[in-house]
Amino acid sequence: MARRSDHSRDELTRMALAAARKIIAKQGLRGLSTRQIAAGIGYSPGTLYQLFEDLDDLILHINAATLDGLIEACRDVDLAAGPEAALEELARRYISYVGNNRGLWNAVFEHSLPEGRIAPDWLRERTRSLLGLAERAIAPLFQESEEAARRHEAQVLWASLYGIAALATAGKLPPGESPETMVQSLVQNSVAGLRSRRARP
Amino acid sequence: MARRSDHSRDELTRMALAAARKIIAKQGLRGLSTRQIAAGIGYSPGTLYQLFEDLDDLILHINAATLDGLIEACRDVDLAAGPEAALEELARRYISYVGNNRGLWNAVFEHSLPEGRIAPDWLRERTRSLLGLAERAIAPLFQESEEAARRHEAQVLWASLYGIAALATAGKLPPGESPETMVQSLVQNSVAGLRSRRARP
DNA sequence: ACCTGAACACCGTTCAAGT
DNA sequence: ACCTGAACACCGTTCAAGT
Repeated sequence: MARRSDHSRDELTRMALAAARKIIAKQGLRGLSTRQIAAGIGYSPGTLYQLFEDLDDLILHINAATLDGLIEACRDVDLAAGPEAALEELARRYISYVGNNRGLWNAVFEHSLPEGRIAPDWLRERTRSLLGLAERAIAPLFQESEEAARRHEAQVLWASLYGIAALATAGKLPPGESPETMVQSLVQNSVAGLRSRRARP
Repeated sequence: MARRSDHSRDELTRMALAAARKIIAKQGLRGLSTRQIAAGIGYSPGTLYQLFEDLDDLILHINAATLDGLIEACRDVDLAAGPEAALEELARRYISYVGNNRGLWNAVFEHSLPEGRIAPDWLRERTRSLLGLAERAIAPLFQESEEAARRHEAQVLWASLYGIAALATAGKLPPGESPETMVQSLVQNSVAGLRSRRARP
């Protein structure tokens, strides 16, 4: 049939992502399908394939935007306020953002590419950027020269935060346990631990 | 058609789970389908529905068995060896088990039930049992009366371990970062942190 | 150039019909 | 009682055909 061009390619892309986000937020990744997205924007499924490689590629774009939102929410944290204060504020915003975007966050860790396919650079870049925040927050605990250790400890902290957030949004935490108090414990234990371990090497 | 009963109900169940495990191990949860499982055991898809409620129920059983394997792998850890030693050994086995069962472990955290449905008690029981191991390992750091705090800190530790393992099996860790060294840092920081924070309340 | 609709090869789940 | 095969309502993806 037809060239409608009621919408530009960019408009179409934004519409498709918005429609997909709505579905994921309401029914999770398992409720998402190209046919539903297409119906949501009033186009045929085929049209999506000239905007995205395939459904995985579309989901990757959604996840990138979700991570961008988190980065945005953490952008103006005072990283120089000292390790405890900076990390606690980062963790607070992390948990708050994730709590306000449960469905979308679930998609971030539930989605996985098929066998041989690896995540594109523009997605890995986002997680590297987030890792950088944690790294700068704990920087005062390290010498200038200890870049590897600083990176490593930031990665541990970030993976731990990720675990707490993932269990929380997936509803896998026992009742009575809140992610807010958990990340607070994590940060306090970690910073106290780093201080005491690094005081006497 | 027919009552074949070449196999008892229990045999059939075991066969179906084994076939499903094989598919998950090779192609992940996204490669799993009732039709493939059925083909794998030489029965029709319909037969699976008299063994399991549906595909979700079958996956839940797979995940329970995966957790059982982890519990088994951790069973003979000397929990009285002191917090650092006990936790490090637990974490080592956790990472080792998960590393040897990547696909199956991925399924544990990638799978999620639809909207209103919650995980059955017999699955939650498994995670409670694992949590109990961590709780006993850190028990020496707490008074008898501080059950809530002990539980809470064990939960934080366990969620952190989960985060590290999840990122590792999903291939989302930067190259050069190994889960083994990460959990070691986690345990050392956490125990040192708990000691120093609880020394002066 | 853009979009569609049909087609292909798959899904999960149900259930009448057969033994 | 147990199992099948067909049916139903869905999938993701491709691509000839139309404007």
